[in-house]
Amino acid sequence: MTTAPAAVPAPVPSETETAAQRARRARIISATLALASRGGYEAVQMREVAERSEVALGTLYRYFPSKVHLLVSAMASEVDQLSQRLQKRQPPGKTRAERVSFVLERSTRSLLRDPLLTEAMVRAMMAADATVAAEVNAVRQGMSDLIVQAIRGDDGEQEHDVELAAILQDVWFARQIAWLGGRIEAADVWRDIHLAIGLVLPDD
Amino acid sequence: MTTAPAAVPAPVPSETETAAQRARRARIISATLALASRGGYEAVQMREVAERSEVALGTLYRYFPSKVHLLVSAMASEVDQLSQRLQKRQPPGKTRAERVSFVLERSTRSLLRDPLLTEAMVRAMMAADATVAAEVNAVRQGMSDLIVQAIRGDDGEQEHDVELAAILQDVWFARQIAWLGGRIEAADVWRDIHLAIGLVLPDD
DNA sequence: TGAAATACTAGAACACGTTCCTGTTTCTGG
DNA sequence: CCAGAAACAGGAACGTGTTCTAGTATTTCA
Repeated sequence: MTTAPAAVPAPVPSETETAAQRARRARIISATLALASRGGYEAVQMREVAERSEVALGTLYRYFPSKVHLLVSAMASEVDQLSQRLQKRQPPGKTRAERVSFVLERSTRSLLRDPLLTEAMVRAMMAADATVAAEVNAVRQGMSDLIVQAIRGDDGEQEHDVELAAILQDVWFARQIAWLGGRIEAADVWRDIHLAIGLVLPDD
Repeated sequence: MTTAPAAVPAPVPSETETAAQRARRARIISATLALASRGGYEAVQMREVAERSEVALGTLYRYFPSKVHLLVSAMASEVDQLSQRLQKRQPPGKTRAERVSFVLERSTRSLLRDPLLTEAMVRAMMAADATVAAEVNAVRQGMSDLIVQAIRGDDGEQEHDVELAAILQDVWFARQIAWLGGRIEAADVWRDIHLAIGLVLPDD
């Protein structure tokens, strides 16, 4: 607990970022994803990330003030991509439950395909403290948008749609944690989520 | 990764435990709760726990093979107490939602009263890997029993009661995580859980 | 353009979870 | 009661996240 130094760090990607800085940030995220994909949370070692992205350790910490920030940011970028792919068209299905199942099934499958990467990112999400709130919210907002869109279908806003999406997202994360914790099998993740969708979104 | 030593450790409280060993285990848990209550997860330092419980560091690790094991075990013992207090009589309320609200409100309030202790325990629950599955399941089982009992009321088994309890427990944990992560206020924890109860357990 | 501010590199240093080692005490079976 | 086994004490040592320092390169702006 020393007094704060004069210099203000640049934790957030600002719009006044030089090309070299954008490139560094991209290299860092890329190295992080590669390491996580190969060995999960523990394989993402800050020294190794710095070395692979050809950046000094101190610089890595200037861009991402902790390992958790780094991994949550990586997840945000992944959810962003997933979201862009899925939001191109309305999810198919006649009922809310069918549409949400479609979206969450695709999301779940996409994550479980790279279990170690998912382990690293989800673990970071759960370990996040208040200093990472912004990054965590970005991830949750991305997921929430997907689910809310599926709940609404073509009918527009519905009562409690945002709250229902939050519940489903909570279950979605919790089931992944249970899987990471070795308490359920990968196959059960989807079964449990599907079951929750049916219970939370009964057909009218 | 060395070959395993011949001696079998004693991770689980066996029934052939000497009185001195039971006392050591109790001292360790007690020191853990005290430290966590004062300073949260990071204040529970293994050297400090060992010192306060008058046990060598190696011995601490013989009883609890990691910090996460230690904290999850502490939570199991707390949930046990909570459960015994709450299960004395049927929770009041005419509807499922009312009874579950009663139980979860008491549980939530009981936890939020000691925020740092809760932070330590919940964080450990989320950080648990497969080696802690047994301890984590003990905690979840205790909570699940409470909720299922509340859903059933005097009417006995109901369709999907266990699955509904699991969903509510997922939301319950997730909302606490959100609070720990500085994304929602303490007051919102209960509001969100209450909202989820209403949505998941509609009056018949 | 030149000087101050900022960003970056390289690497040492620190903190805490975890492991390991050595010697002593306590328990258990005969 | 005795010998071997298991448990414990005390403490050194290691790994990885994080911080800090000193020196160099780059950017900013008057």
